[in-house]
Amino acid sequence: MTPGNPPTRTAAGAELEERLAAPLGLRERKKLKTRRAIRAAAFGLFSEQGYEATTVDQIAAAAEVSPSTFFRYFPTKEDLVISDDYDPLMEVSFRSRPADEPLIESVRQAMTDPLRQVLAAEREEVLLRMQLYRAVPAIRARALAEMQRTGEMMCRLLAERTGLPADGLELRTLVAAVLAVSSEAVQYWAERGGHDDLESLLNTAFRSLGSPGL
Amino acid sequence: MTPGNPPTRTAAGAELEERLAAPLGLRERKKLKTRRAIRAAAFGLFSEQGYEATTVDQIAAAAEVSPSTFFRYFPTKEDLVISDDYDPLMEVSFRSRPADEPLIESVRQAMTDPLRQVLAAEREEVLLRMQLYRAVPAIRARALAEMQRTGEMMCRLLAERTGLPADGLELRTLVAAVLAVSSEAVQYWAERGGHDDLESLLNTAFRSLGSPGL
DNA sequence: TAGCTTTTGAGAGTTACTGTCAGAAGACAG
DNA sequence: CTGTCTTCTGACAGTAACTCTCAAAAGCTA
Repeated sequence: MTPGNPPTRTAAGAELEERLAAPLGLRERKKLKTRRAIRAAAFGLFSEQGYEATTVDQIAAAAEVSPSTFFRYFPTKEDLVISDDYDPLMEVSFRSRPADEPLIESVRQAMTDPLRQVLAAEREEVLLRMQLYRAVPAIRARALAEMQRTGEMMCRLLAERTGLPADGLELRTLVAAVLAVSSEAVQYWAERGGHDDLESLLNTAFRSLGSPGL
Repeated sequence: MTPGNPPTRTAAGAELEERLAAPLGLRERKKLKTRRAIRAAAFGLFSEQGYEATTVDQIAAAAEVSPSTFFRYFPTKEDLVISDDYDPLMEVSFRSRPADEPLIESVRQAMTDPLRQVLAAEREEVLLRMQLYRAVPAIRARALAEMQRTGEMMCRLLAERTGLPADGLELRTLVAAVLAVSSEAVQYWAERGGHDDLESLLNTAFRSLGSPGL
């Protein structure tokens, strides 16, 4: 069994948890510590030498673990950067929405809501991650693939609520569009150093979707 | 200099050309032949054993070239599958649109137009490719990244026409959404074996974007 | 403390990909 | 059609991201 379980837990999830869950066995605490050490070492090296120029061996050495241990904590080098913790948050957020709200609004809120939370807690880290996202093709590709998974989950949720098929064209279209638009807004925000108000950027983004002026 | 040049030419482009350009030096014809041989061998092995289970060495052996030669023709294994020939076609198509047409309509046509052409000419190959796209994460990731590049190009074109900044949130949003929606429709089409009418699927897709019923 | 489970490091192997180099093969001039 | 010049090719050696196996170390439980 890999570390990081149970049931399914990824990087940022573990770290959030770490702050709350004090009474944990020594083993668990050590794992958390190791995970953090690897992460920290990696990001340090990345910002010094760049992502591609940094080898896993170097990261392992800097974190004072063996290369094998690295792969026990992160299945791939990319996984260091990618975090996929929004999904459960989004699900909760979506389910808390009134059932008679316009679907597109629910989706939008379900996506932006957790974003706000995460951003409030880990602004700097998110910015750094987005920077890597922009600079490193492998990471961009990987993140896009993750986004697709998120989309599938959202489709399932919408299907539950509407009765429409989750793999039908209508829902998929809707979700794909909302996802694309939000992601574009977040990227834009990150590109400009996170100085703008993300909230209003999101508004602008969604508005220009419907805007017939264009 | 890599094969496949000049100026910039990718897989499907070379193959289309091959049918037309008869008077080509022996060298060029040989290159084309080699390229096709590698492709064919690869797709054959892929459908027998799957993508990941097929090594580059196997492909090279089956195509009767050395592994080094493989990489001279295709920079990565993924490049065998990905084709990026739509971009120039889309650019032409977009420029041929009347300048006073609603922007979103121009974009939409610029994207669906070349699609029709390619589909008419190479339906089976497109289907096969989409199948790999769905099944192989690495390919999906790669294709998504390519799509992003396409988006950047579209933004530049739109910027030219509207005077808006190409990296502004408005254009990026618009393009991202249209791209996401079309891609979703094409995937849907491919998933169902290409039996549906792609044209009307695209209509449905774009309609459910604006549909307030959802 | 003794015994069980989990975590760890060492090491060997696979695969995608890069770079170099010498020789083979098409192009081209005289 | 011969010699030269350019391009293409295969052999080879290397790197880096993974994967697997196994025995030792460390935490847990009684």
